[in-house]
Amino acid sequence: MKDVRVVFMGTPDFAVPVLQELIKNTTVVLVVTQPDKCVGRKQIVTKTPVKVEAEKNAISVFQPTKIKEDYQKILDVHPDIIITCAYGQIIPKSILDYPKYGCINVHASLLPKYRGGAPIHHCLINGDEKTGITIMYMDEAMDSGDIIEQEEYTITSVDNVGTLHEKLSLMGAQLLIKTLPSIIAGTNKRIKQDINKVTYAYNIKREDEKIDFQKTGEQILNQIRGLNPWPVANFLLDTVEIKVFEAHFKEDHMAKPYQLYISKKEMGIGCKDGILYLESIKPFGKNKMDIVSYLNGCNQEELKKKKVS
RNA sequence: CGCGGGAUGGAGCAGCUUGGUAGCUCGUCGGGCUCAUAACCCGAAGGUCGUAGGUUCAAAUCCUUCUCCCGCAA
Repeated sequence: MKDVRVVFMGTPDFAVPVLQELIKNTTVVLVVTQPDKCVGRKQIVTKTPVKVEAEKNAISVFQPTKIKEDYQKILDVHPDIIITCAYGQIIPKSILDYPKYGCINVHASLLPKYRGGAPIHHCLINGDEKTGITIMYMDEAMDSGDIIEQEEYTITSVDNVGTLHEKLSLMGAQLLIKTLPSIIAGTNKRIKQDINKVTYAYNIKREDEKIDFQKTGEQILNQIRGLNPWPVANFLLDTVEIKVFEAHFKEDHMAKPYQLYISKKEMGIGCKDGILYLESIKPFGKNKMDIVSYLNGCNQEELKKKKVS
């Protein structure tokens, strides 16, 4: 496949393994990624992970602000195929129509479930048993093109956003390389998405991070898992935001939602069907710590007076 | 100069307003109690209070500099 001219479009860490595999197996002539942004407290201009990887391999990088209007440079390198993975902008039809082998996307869900930007978070929040990778043709709407190949992944009890992100990222890269020869040969499958089964995984919003202790323990644990290690579920203790990385649950039908249960070594909060015991938290302005450390630094009597919201 | 929080024995914190012997909850080590213990009791080690200056008889504490960590907003 070394004679195939590839344009790769992607932005975050998730897309990096895909780019690496393409570099190994094909000829990547151009990498398209989002513009460098000012990031962090000091507003330092930061390159996207994909750009860093491209520069490491001396591949030219193109960073249009609006690809809808600024795409001639992509056509100029005459790509045979365009591969995208978490690029972050809708790609115009003029590009989609250009390459002879088409435009292929790597998506981190089993489409048509979870079209959109945060499929990994949503499958965990919803407590799904499995997710996976879809290799697909692109069309003009988001994640709506025909499916070429899928691979399932069974979610384990230790998975969170971090582990799943890593595993699916590698799986996506492998599956793409495995599928690519059939796409070039024109022998690949092409399955339309079942419109009745389409669901969407919108990007996580600030309000999605807030824990609702009226929910069941299972729902809350899924939420914590589905937001760990980023952007992390949280609640307010009086006026201080506490982020929750890990917790466990004990069923208890006498428990009252939002009630604090404090002991020397445990801190629990009531929810619909039991008590959620915090294990690993990060209070505002502090570092991440285990719950015993947190309790060591607290005055127990004062802590018991505080309100959860 | 986007807004804000923080740096004190190995961990988490208090003390700073109103300068004057380094404190709390744990952990560690030693001893005791106990059939036994992660429980309880007794004892010990461990900190130039982030850096560099300044004020003062005296600075964790007041003033200034710098560094690093963290959350928000982008």
